[in-house]
Amino acid sequence: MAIKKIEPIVEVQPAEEKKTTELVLVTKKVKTPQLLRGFHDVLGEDQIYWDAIHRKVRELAYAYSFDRIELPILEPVELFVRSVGKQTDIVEKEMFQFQDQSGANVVMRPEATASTARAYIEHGMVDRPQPVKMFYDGPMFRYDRPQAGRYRQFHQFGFEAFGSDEAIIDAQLILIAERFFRELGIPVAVQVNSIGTTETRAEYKVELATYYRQHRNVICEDCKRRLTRNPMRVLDCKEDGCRAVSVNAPQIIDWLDEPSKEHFMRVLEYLDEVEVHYQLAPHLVRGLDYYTRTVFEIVPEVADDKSTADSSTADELGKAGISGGQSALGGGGRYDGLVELLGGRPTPACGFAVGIERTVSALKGRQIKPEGSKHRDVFLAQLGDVARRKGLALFEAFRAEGIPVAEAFGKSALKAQLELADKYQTKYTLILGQKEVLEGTIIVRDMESGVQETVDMNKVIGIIKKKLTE
RNA sequence: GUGCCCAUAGCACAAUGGCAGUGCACCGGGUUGUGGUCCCGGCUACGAGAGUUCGAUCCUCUCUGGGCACCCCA
Repeated sequence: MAIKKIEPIVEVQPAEEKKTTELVLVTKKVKTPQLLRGFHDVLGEDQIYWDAIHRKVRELAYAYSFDRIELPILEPVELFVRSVGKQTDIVEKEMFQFQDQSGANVVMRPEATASTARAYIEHGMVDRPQPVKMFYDGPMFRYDRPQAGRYRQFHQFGFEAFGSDEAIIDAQLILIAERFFRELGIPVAVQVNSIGTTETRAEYKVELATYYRQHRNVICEDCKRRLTRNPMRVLDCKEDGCRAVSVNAPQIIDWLDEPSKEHFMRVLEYLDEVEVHYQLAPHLVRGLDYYTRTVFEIVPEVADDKSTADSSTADELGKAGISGGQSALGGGGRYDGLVELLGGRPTPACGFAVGIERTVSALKGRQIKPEGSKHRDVFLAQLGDVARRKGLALFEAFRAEGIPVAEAFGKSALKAQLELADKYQTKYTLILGQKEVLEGTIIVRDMESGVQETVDMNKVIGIIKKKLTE
């Protein structure tokens, strides 16, 4: 932590304590600059979760042949206005937007699909074997009101495939997303829907709004507002009145054009083939303008023991589960019009993104603790200046041999070093003291049995190597 | 952006209109060089500012931050 107080220079004498009270008041407070709203640090103890996620991402990318693409955080405003959509919340009010020194209008990316499409066009990837498959991973920025699982800077990774309109691409992407969570140990449900083309969707919305207006007196206040802005949200409402009305509401499926309908059926068939369980979600509509046809969302599978309604630790558990709004762990879909929208040759594409913070939260909520990196097999303890110097070199020698060794060169008491060795759950602690240095030996302590042996310093690496492979 | 709830040490909690405690963590000690248990000691806090009051951590207001709902999304 930063220094909060500066001690007064003059020490207070006990005898004249009262007289010098004012001196104490002189004490200055330095304000520590704090985290910006909605921003957060990810500390060491959380890295095991992040590492596990990144490992899985790379593993899947390799398995399914997606190449990593590193994209800039700053992009021209136009990119998102044209792709995500001018009317969307993201563009309307959530972008970190400013002018740079040259006066250019730039934004900190709120998502990365548009950037991927931009890169696809800009680097002439049309001339590569299609589909071009890429994945990204990094921070995104949205000026939103923070909540659990919702930050202004958050992290996403995403998989995108350009250049194929085959339904099997959609299915495989859904499969990858689902596998990601399942293999991390998070039970998830896949919700899929097809929203057809922009035109058919618009027609459907009108039809839906008309339907609900006929039942205006039954639906809740919130939903009345939703009617004008986003009628598809009403389908999602939990109020009894609204639910009753929604039962007979028109279904988007019936409004799809033939090719879209056929495409959707095929996606589902492929999913059946690989036994990815999905739920049809007629109300599912993704917020970004560029989506067409297939859309899907990954949500945590709700554990159905209602008894576990403990409000005290509901923090983590609640985040992982029930609440509707922020519960989506990831989502995606097809965006056949995006590349053309950005000025490229018409190119069908499909992809998804996953929220890393939400995934971490789901892991914690499920009490899943990935393998920690804190464990070391060997600890090197040193006593005294000479031993410390020798120890430094010995540590390097071990590292050169590829044997991870923990140390505490910053400490001098042996007791404190052994305590640390214990925290590292080491199998062996090497103790190097004054005496050992003079003799050219070192003590090897078996941490479990407490048995110690003194060995030749020059042979210790070989001895430890042998012990570890036993 | 709207409404509501919250704010005590690194973390988790407690109490109080006038002494702010506990647990974990951290640092040190229990004889000079031996851990996982135990014992002792130490460190660290009332988010910021203004007001009411003889006096405020506690009451009021503003700000900042967190959380929930709406909105929307990851």
